[in-house]
Amino acid sequence: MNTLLITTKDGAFAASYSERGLHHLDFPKGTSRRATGTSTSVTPKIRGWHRLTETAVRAVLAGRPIPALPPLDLSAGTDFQRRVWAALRGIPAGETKSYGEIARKLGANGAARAVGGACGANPIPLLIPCHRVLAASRKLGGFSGGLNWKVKLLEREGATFTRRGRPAAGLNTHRPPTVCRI
DNA sequence: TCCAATATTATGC
DNA sequence: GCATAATATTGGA
Repeated sequence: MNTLLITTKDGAFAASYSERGLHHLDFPKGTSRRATGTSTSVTPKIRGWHRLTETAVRAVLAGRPIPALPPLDLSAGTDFQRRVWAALRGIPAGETKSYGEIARKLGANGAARAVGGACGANPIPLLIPCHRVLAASRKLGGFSGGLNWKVKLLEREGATFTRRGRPAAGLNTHRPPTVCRI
């Protein structure tokens, strides 16, 4: 398992790779501690995957669609969780769905709460856009990495959602997305 | 096998 | 709005 860092304005994300693909992606920790990866065995294959991951992460942070993904190693998840994650990848940038909608789409009607659990178990946030899943009537649910991330990402994508019972936020009223390419 | 815990949702107050 | 019951899945006792 190799762990490589992706340094952005929002912090350093840690991407871990198995032999089968991207295994998990971590939000920036408090201090940018050195990722203890076996730096000796970073094969060209993994470096290629990391290039794709880096581009994808920067795209999501900028509120843009993901151009390409590396292969994902989702062997850690159950069948149900993998199905949820596959459904999440079908949500385009700027759009949101509710936990209940995801459940119905999978044929598991009423499994909204289970879908929430699967989102919480998502090993690859951002690239598997669990932040685009809201509770019913577009209220914010929760988020593993902290709700601040969820709000920030949704605002950058221009998605509409109700924030803490306040009027809808997210429309590009105050901040037209400063297109930050690499 | 059972029990408790969820990033939920619908209903009643 | 807030409390409460109902629901599916998961992980541990």
